[in-house]
Amino acid sequence: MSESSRPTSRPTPGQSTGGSAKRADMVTIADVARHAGVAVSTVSYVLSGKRAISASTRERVLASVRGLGYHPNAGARALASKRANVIALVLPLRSGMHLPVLMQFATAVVTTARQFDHDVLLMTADEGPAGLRRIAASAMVDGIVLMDVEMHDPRVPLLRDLERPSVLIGFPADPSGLTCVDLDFYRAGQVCVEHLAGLGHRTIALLGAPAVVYDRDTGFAHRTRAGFAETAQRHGIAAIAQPCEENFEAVVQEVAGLLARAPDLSALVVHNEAAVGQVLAALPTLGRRVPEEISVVAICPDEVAERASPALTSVLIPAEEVGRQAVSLLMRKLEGEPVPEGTLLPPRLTVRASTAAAPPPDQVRSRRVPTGSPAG
Amino acid sequence: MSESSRPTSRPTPGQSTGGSAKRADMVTIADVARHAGVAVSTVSYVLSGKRAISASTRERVLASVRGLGYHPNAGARALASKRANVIALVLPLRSGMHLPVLMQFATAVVTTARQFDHDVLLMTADEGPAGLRRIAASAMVDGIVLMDVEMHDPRVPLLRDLERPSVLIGFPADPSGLTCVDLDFYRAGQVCVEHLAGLGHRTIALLGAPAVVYDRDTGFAHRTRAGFAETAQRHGIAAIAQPCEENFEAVVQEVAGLLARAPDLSALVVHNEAAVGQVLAALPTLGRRVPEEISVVAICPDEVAERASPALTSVLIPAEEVGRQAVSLLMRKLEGEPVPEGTLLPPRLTVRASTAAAPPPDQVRSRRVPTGSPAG
DNA sequence: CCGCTTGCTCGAAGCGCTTCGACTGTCGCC
DNA sequence: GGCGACAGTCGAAGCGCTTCGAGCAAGCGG
Repeated sequence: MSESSRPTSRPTPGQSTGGSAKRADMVTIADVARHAGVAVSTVSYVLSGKRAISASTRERVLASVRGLGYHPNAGARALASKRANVIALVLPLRSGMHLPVLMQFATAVVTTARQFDHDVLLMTADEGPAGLRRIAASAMVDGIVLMDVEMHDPRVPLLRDLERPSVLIGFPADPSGLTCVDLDFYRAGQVCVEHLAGLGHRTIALLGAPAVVYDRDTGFAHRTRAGFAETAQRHGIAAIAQPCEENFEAVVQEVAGLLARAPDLSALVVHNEAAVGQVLAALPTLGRRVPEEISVVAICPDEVAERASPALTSVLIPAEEVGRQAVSLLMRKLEGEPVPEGTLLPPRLTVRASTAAAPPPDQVRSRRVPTGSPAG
Repeated sequence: MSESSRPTSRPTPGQSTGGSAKRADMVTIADVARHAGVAVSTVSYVLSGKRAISASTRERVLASVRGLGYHPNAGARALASKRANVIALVLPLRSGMHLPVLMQFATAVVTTARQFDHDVLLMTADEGPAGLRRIAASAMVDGIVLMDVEMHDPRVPLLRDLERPSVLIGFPADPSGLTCVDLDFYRAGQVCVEHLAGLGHRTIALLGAPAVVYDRDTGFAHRTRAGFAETAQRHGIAAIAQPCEENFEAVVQEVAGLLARAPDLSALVVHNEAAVGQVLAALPTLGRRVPEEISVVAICPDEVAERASPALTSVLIPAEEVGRQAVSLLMRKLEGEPVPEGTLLPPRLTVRASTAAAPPPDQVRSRRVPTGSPAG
């Protein structure tokens, strides 16, 4: 019984228990109208701006709104206007996407949505198609932003003929009839290779996501790999692509394996945010200094790249920009405006300390290769 | 004009543009009632279970519900029942909290809320008290879960007399009249020290959050430090507490500084998830093998501890459990049930590979202290 | 001076749901 | 046989808002 201001836990009959709303301070539009001496509809029009209201009336109404601390009841508004002013954000539960990127993205979505006077309902992917159907059918949200779409995502067909507009982050195999946004991962792979090619590297490798990510047909992983491989080929550069798990032992093993397969290897493209720090830790262990003996380019958020040592040359994952775009597109769809089906954000490569000109071939050849066991 | 199934972008007047809802398939309770041959209220009672309905009627209604794919309109329901079946989750935007923990937590909140048939509205802390007031007053949510509460959080007084129940993650300076949940960080610090004491360590240090986190009076940081310091004192152990920034250079510098100040140092408690990997990378550089020469205990999620090399002895941050608890408590408050004001989750320490018996003192003393330059 | 537009405001009809009170049988019991 | 109790169902009154049509005064051209 130590509560002071409000009885959080007094189940006394006949008086409202602390848990529920106090009816008292629920100001309604009728209260505002009465206070301002106008009709309810006038208040509504002042607030929505959908009809002309004289300046004097508007001021009076707005003063009452402020004075009474009026906030329109969301349910009533949704019911009457058929617009909830809420969008759904569907995030993947499972890993594979790096968490920080996800948070950055979610944050951008919320912030942008608020700028459009919308709120965000958070869903996890594990409710699956049924969850989407539920929130759509219940008119709880006006539109849906969906993250981490797979190539053959079971939710995609549903979205196509759902009664609410949606925007996908990532491209499914068949994006027709949908609105999709993403970083242009193909060009991201390309840009990395071109940067390295310009530095004279002739043998490079891509250290990618865990194998499972490729296996479940995740578009961005495949597209990066394609951009990497095709660009390397066009430049006549030897290129290996290698999935990689996200623990230190695996990283060391994969990197050592790459060095064994390609002794000339002078550059690494790392598209795995969780592994990137471990790659930097592993390389010195394997006798390669960064960037003198081996260059590293990462595809990751700037934050990760800057925090690493040495700071990483990187193509940033513009989570924030993607989030903003996604919401903006959704808002336009809500207004019934036409929007492009696909929006690919151009990658931007930032040069930092982890890339340098390729070492001269002879130096590479003659380098000792220290391992756990002596290499003779 | 490549769209096939639906005209997403045809602003033709007189027909609904693709963005908005197709009125057609919005099944209402009246449709269900008609289809089942009962009154609207009967359908409502079947669905809510608030009045007895004969088995035969119930079956008929439920069949119609399924057949028509009925989902109650959330706005209408909220309006009539004064319950939105939505809770707000307020997450901090800014750093200081480690992102993965945050995501884990958010995920747990959503999942648990769904089990209680509630959805989750995602807010960021940057809307501040005004945002809370808005969602509360608009009846958009029934209750609020607030993360990352600071000792003197400006939102706390507001929450106290808001008309909606709330649960805080973390304890403000004065938690009276509120409901708070958190890991018991004091005991977490304590448990770490006791583990090390049991292994015979006599000189230990706490590597904590960045200084700014302490400065803004973040409860968990202070409480961990207190638990650490007081327990060490009780055991007669020399203990240093040191804030730490989250980049490699700073980590190396802080650790080197600690070793210089306390050459006998044989164990480190790291309460900084972003730095923990860097600490492990830095120690060998500074000539200390883990755990032979120096033990490391971390306070971090199991995932981080397991992925590290060597695997870290750690007290896990039970983000999931905290999220579940928070939602459960909120639901009980929504039912008007009494709930405890404070819930402290006991820490659990998992022993892994990063802690070992303290090295004998003489060995410690005689150890060479290598630096960046080759050590012979 | 009439009738028209124009600008501003009001009243009322819902939106789809919950919930209260009332109604209809059935049953058990004096 | 009449009465209350009770289970099961229905109708209607809102919940707080938006929006439509209408009203009314003022302004204006013919």
